Amino acid sequence: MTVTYQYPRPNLAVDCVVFGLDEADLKILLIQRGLPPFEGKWALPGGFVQMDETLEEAAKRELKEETGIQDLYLEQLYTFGAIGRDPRERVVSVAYYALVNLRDHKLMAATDARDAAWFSTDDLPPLAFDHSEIAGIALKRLKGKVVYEPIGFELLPMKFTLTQLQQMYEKILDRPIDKRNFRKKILGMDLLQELDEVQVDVSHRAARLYKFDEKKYRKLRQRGFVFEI
Amino acid sequence: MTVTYQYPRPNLAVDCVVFGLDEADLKILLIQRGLPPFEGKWALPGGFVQMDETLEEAAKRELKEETGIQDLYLEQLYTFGAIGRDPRERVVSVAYYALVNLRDHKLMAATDARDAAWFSTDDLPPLAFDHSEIAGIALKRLKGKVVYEPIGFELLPMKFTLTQLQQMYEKILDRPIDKRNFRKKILGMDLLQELDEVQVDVSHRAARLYKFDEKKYRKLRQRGFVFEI
DNA sequence: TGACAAAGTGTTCAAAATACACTAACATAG
DNA sequence: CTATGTTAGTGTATTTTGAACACTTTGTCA
Repeated sequence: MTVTYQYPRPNLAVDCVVFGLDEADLKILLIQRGLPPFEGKWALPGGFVQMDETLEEAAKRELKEETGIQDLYLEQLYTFGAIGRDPRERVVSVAYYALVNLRDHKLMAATDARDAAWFSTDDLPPLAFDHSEIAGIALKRLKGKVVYEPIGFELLPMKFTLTQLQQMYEKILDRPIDKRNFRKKILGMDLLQELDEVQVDVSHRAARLYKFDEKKYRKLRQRGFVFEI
Repeated sequence: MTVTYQYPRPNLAVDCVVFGLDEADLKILLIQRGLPPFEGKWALPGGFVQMDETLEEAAKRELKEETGIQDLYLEQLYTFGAIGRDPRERVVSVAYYALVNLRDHKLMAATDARDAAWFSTDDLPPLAFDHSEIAGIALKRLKGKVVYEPIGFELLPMKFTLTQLQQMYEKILDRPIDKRNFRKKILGMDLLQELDEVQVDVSHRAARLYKFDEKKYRKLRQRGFVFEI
């Protein structure tokens, strides 16, 4: 089963930068390559685009195949087309980034990945191809975007405390935020739904739980509201 | 001269949304297609990527071939990969957008374009492929970007008056701006170099000319300065 | 020289961002 | 049962920024 074209074509791939968050750090999901080139090296999950799927579908498929992760917020990042970026042949790769809740998504390495694991964004191993560059650009984009779009909620569990939310922003933006000002601002946006629940199993005063209110968000959006941290 | 691959591949193209500005309007550069599909229809300049050029090089080459325009600020916009976007076969297109000074760049339709012309952004004809969507996204991106990055200067002649600069922002953002506040802000940024020249051939008081000071801009950038209109 | 046309120029008010520290609630250990 | 430790939760004063607003100056041209 081969195909013939009149002119040569680059091969087209997708790569995914998946962000997760735990108590300690902002993390990126990497796979260990099971095949050449760069066999054994860590890389972003990704692979070639098939003819019957969109770019985003390809990204989701590869992610599921290689790491078991599905159901996530995906956004196109940038397309990388440098000529020598793949040593085998010309490959142009459309990169996506995604945010997931680390605890809800258990990893399962599969197919052509030997292993899959989370790495702290400020302690990434050397990556295959130009994936270090891609990861760096994704991180920059995330930092830029999180301040004016409420995307960070994807990183948290459904129910979270204001402190968790604040720490999420602190970890992504890599700067301290004043607790009172943060609460004033975030509650003032009317974007969160206050729940009748508090934390359990903590050895101190339990904090109130909140959840992101999608409906309120959509209403605000329509009115041209600008979310800003 | 044909090539054979083990698996089918999408064809890879680039498209360019080139913005220009005249006294009246913000404009986009279109070409009239000289070949099927959509022969005779207006479309964004663009074409297929060759194996020995990067994506950006391909965009610049096509732009030059089809419109004569060269030496411009180009930035990647988005990659379009919907399955039926080209009726012939699967084509994935990396879109770029560019800003040029309309008066310095004379158009010359060539190769597979029948004609090239500027169209006001709020009066575009129906376009071939999904190019209307691409143009819409580019315009949105330009509006979003121009307020926090000094890219709009590319649309003006090298030497310009503060009124021209203000009108540029008003046309892009599509809202009036207060003259005194605008001047205070833009001069306060220390981004412009005041020239010892004024307008000539105007039938009223001549305005002072300024130019964008690239050096000052780079210094401010390094210090993490955020330009904002 | 008078009328026209755009250039150029400050102040006031309102809103938003920032800096800042203590009390309340709950869990746990002694 | 009480003292200690840990995080939750809360308000005000100050500074900075954004927004509204109108008249005088300079030059051209009839």
